[in-house]
Amino acid sequence: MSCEPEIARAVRERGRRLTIQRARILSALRHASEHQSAEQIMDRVLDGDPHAGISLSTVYRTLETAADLGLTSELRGASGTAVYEWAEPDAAHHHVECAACGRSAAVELDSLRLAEAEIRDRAGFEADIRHLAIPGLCPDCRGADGEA
Amino acid sequence: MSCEPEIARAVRERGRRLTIQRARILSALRHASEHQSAEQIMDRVLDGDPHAGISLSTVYRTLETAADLGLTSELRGASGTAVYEWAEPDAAHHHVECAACGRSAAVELDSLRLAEAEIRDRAGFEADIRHLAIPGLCPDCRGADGEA
DNA sequence: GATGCTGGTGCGAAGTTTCGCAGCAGGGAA
DNA sequence: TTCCCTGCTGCGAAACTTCGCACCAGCATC
Repeated sequence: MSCEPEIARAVRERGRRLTIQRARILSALRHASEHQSAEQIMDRVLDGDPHAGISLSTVYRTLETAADLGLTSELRGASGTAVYEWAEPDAAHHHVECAACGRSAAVELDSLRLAEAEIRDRAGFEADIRHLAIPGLCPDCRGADGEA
Repeated sequence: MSCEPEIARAVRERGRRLTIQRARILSALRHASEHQSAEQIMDRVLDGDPHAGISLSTVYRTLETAADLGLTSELRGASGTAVYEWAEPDAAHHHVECAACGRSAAVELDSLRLAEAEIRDRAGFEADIRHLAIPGLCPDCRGADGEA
């Protein structure tokens, strides 16, 4: 592996350096089927190459950089634990996360696009709701809660 | 002090015990003019009574309990640091927080009420957006960013 | 291919929040 | 008023994330 020309280009185009660590971390996240925590990403990298010297700090920093470049999204839920996913530019969506069981779902929400405009009007802030995991109760946990 | 009958009633009404620590923590938060971090709340309690034995764990647990009871709100911003505020039932509002300078603003957002309904329809989740600090850029930081 | 600038990395420590466990104390029952 | 049950607390440790610093390596230039 090592390459993923698309990743290499995206990183270099913005004047950032392509290091072996960045290539591995971004590649691991890109091929993950769902969002990953920093630790899961490190495990994936080590899975591919047990001798890859990668530190957790680097994973966090790389993901932050990649989010700046628009390659990935960081999601922070009510639990405070961050998860990351590869950003498909054409698949913009929002995330809902169950406060009880932790399960999450991706939803496309028109009202949140309105909300961003409303926030701009009323507070002057340029909000970005996509990077937010909205807390809630999933149907299962809601049922269990209601019965109790 | 020690009392705050309203707090005492609210806690006991729900079958929870009113301890001296709870009374002090909730009273401190109630009289704060803006939202407070766990540590700030502990400082306030110690300010009122330097001999009050209060641990940070207790502050966190009390605030979580109080949020369950609807007495307080927990707000978690993109920074991951939680802040707490006394919940005025008639002043429901949302929070926007600047990712650059940390400044936050309270806004009343109709579209987020719609969003809660939309989430219920599309994902079956019972969402609660009020406990979320929405990340964004405040007018000042947006200007500074744009000029750079 | 060699060189140099500077951005990136690893390590360790610090800050914030949560968790487990043993003992304490609120408040209902006797 | 006393007793008892169990919810609550304090302490210490762990989990997650960020930060500072010294060293390394990407890549532009020669």
